[in-house]
Amino acid sequence: MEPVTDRGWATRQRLLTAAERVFGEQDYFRASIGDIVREAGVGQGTFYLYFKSKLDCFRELVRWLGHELRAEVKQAGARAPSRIEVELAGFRAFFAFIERHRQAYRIVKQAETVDPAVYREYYERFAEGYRDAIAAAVDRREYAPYRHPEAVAYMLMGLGDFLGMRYLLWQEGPVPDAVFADLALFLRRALLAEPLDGAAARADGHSTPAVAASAVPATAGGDTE
Amino acid sequence: MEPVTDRGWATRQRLLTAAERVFGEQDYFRASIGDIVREAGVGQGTFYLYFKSKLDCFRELVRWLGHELRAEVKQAGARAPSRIEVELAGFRAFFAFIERHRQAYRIVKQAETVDPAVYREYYERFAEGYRDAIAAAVDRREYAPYRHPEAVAYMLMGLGDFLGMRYLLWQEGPVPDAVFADLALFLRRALLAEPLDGAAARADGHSTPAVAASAVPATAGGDTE
Amino acid sequence: MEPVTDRGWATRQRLLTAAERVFGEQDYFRASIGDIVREAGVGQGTFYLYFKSKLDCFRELVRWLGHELRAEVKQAGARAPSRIEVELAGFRAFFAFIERHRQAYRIVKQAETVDPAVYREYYERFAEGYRDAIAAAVDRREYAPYRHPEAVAYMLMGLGDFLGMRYLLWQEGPVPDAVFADLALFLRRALLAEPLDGAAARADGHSTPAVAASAVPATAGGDTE
Amino acid sequence: MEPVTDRGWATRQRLLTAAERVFGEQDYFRASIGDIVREAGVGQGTFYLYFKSKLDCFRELVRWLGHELRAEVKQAGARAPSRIEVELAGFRAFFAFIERHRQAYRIVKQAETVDPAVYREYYERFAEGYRDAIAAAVDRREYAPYRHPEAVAYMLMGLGDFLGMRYLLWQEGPVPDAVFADLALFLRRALLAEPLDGAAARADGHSTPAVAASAVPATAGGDTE
DNA sequence: AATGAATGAGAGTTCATTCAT
DNA sequence: GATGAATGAACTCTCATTCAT
Repeated sequence: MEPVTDRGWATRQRLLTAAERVFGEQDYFRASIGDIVREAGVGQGTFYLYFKSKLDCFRELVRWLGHELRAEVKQAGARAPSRIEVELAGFRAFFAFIERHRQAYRIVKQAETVDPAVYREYYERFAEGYRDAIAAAVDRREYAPYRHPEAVAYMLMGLGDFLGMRYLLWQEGPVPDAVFADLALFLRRALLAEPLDGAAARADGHSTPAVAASAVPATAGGDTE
Repeated sequence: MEPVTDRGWATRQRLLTAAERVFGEQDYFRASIGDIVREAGVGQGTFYLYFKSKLDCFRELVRWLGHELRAEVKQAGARAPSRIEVELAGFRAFFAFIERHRQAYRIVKQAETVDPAVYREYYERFAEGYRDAIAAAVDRREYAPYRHPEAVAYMLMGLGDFLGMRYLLWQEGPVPDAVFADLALFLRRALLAEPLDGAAARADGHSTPAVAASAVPATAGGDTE
Repeated sequence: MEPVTDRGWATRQRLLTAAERVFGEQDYFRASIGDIVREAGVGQGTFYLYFKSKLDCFRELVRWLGHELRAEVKQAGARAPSRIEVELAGFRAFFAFIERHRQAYRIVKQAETVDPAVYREYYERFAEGYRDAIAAAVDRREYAPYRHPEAVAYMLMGLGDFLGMRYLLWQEGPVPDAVFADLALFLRRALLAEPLDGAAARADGHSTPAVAASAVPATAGGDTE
Repeated sequence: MEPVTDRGWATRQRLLTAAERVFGEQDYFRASIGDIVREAGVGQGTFYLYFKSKLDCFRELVRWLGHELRAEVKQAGARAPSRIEVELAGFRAFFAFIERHRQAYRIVKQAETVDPAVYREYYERFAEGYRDAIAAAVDRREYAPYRHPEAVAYMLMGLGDFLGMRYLLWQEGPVPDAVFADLALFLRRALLAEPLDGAAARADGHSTPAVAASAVPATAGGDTE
């Protein structure tokens, strides 16, 4: 399964990339391995040199995508001055990621049908770091006193997921400003312990200035992997 | 496709019910029409008397489930004293619905892969009413000044969806109280124009009491069924 | 099978007419009984009140068409002054028949695949009368001394058949004049005992005048049924 | 669809040959692909490695048969001293071909029902060469002054077709001599510009000798194979 | 490492026919 | 006489996977 030569690794990667395109455009069940090898430009038998089965290949793909996305989200929040800013930067990174390859979203969603276990793994992976970071923000009084930070984590993921679906998948182009503004307002209100000051409350700005006020720097990290 | 006799209608219904069970337990692609007709106790050909294809049957099923769920949610919020209470009652009804037939959730989720069009239709249907109600609440100053009520609607749906997935699908039993409490707190804070009265609004209510206040049970009955 | 009431006969006829349309447009195998009953506007079960099977219905149809065509051809040649004129009139009638319902041609041709027996019956029926009439014309010295009139009959049928196919089926509109002229010239030369006089030999006229010269009146009749 | 190895080509040929046998014995619609692969001794799926569909296979077969027949007919007429002799040699070759594999005739005829387009293509292919050769013979005054050589081509094809059907398909053994003699007489009279020499041209040669004269055997060999 | 050939189980779908009403 | 429901056998076609080269 694991290639031993460089050539082998290259072929494997060609197959994964092809699979991303194929599973993104059609779907897991309608796409055939024939489609993948054709797209990758390799022979039919070659596929089984690198993947045990169609399902195995799909799983690898989902894991790889999850890995990439988590890395980008993490890196996006790295220099944010507060937890809420980490949150918002994360959403921005998430939206950007989807916009760059909308197929990724589709593929992950298919996992829910194709193999619930990887799907669950995917979100649990996200949720863990999320949950801890939120708990920390609550303890630190940056966030309101939520008792079940995991639930909050899932709420945040769900909310981002649906916005992505609605404004990136069902519609071309980036998330509209007004939408992002409402998202920011929504999150600040819901999460921050302190009531917002006037400007932010009127939802007329983007995200950055108003919140710099919330003194405590985010503990950062811990939100992914 | 449409039956003309009573006997025909009965058979059709038998098939739909069987399809719900079958598509819920296995999934669309792994389930065969043979499974459905066996479950329904009719002949193989009979299926095609009432559905143009496997996909057609699936679509009908999703529409039917959407219809039922919307009806229950609507009815749950019917006698709530304020919009925020309608919201919460709706979530309760949604959770109750899923708990009663978790298959429904699975089926709808499959639609995202099986037939994106019905899936979208399903949520757009929900979103419409939602969006208008939110816009009205904003106008009436019950809700904070969101400029893009549709975005808020999708956020709410997403957040409910993920909670359902996490606490009803991945786990037996009803949504834990603490989770619902956090949901309620989250929504009140995010949506209501006025800061919450009582401890919840203050950063010092961090230990427990604040939540007890927010977990106000939805006023009238009808929200669980 | 045979209806007993008038209403029954009407329904049967509706079915036959529908079958002609359906088998003409699609073909025997691709057309379903469902198509026929739908076209006829009767119930599915009704079909079997009048026909033992799909094949039975098809056979009836072919026989009926053969009957109609033979009648028209016979009648067309009734008043011709000589055998060769009967021949030409017959071809004209044949072409006219096909032009009026080109489906008939298609249906008969299908019989060759669907049920070789009816197909053969159809042509043998035609050939019998033909053969005898040709033999008589040979005896009477109107025609050249062919020793195997049946072979001549099949040659004539084949030649007409292919002209019909080429100029009526593959092309809209009636048989072009030049084609018919060549057909006439061809037949006169091939069949008539006497060499043609100048005019006809230059193939510049239609059919009538030149041949009136061949004195002996056709015995007529005997060419069909 | 196109094989790439030798083994592949061999398998494909096995399938085509099997298809000829199967479609010849049963017919296109009644024969199943199962019959073909069984006859060819390969797996069910193998069929689709070389043919897009049942219809595709049938089409290939018809084209192949047309190709073979045209080659034989052409070669048969290659050394004939005059156009009329080419004609007769062609008919002989045609009859010989059918006698050797009567299935071929049946298969082509089915095409009229199965796929009118290939059927038409089949005859148009034949007709083209035919038409030009006839036009040339007319120009050179070997043939009578037909103005529409294509029509003549179709008449010749039709006439041969029906003789083949009557005397080779409906009856065992080769075309009877008397039939071929009449065909030869018929064609010479119809086509040649000059009246036949000898008794045939005169109305009094009615008994037998005339035909002996017309049934001149086609000069060189190669006309039977 | 790479490949194209081969496979057979199984899928969805159609349809002539029967039957109870 | 007429009908719509019901049926199950049969069909074409797909595809993940194996294997010899």
